[in-house]
Amino acid sequence: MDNDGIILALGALAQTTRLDVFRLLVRHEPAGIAAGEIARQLEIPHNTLSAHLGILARSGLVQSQRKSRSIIYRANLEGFRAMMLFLVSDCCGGNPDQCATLINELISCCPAKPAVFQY
Amino acid sequence: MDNDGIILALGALAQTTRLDVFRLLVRHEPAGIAAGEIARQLEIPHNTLSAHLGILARSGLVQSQRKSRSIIYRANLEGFRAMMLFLVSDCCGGNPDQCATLINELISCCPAKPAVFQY
DNA sequence: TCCATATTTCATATATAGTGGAAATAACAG
DNA sequence: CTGTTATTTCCACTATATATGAAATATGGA
Repeated sequence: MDNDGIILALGALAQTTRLDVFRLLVRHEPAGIAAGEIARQLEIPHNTLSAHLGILARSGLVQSQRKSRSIIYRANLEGFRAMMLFLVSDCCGGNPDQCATLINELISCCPAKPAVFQY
Repeated sequence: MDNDGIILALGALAQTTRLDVFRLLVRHEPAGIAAGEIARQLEIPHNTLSAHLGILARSGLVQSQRKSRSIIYRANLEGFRAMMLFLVSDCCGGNPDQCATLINELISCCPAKPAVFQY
């Protein structure tokens, strides 16, 4: 992910409605949800939601696919991970110790164990 | 970190100048840099930078302390980690496997090893 | 084809963000 | 107190973001 990409991704999530939409999409992985169903659940007008979904899609954090009359939106978790990696590498670049602290905290908070625990 | 906090933090970093400032501050941990020195290095007018530093400070991602005539700015890495934890917990909430994938990628990218490797 | 459903695009209004000149504030030295 | 340096605040301007009614587009069924 390049510099413009990270700005787009951060900006996409830096808005309450869009952050809510993204969280909803993450919870509905991998099935996804139709745009209209998102609008219903979050009580947002269709056209307003459409604009927000466009911003999320352009940022690479969500993907869409038409299915009959509906358009199914899904979180792009690979894009999300790319954003996180970019942010952490910024942090690590100057502060390797801080990076270790962060990863330890993430391991503590995460319900699933990373591969390193499986040895 | 609450919901408003994460929006503030994401919004603070979702702007090229501020992201540059934050990266510069991370690289200068733990000494910090004076506001004027940041302006000089990034070639930003003082008043413009001041506005951006205010936004970063209000978001909790940077801290400042006056030292004689200068004001020294420092990255608040604890705030940064809080933001990252919030984002990852959103991801993990719906997808424990994705969380494990992300942490493994972070471990690979990070120059320093987390505590789990020290056993 | 005609209609209903699902979503987006267009047009427009309002709000918030970004920028930088000029003035104000803070610290300190003479 | 005066002058110098460092930073912020004030103000005005421009640009971008957000929101939504109305119209347009796309799909599929009768």
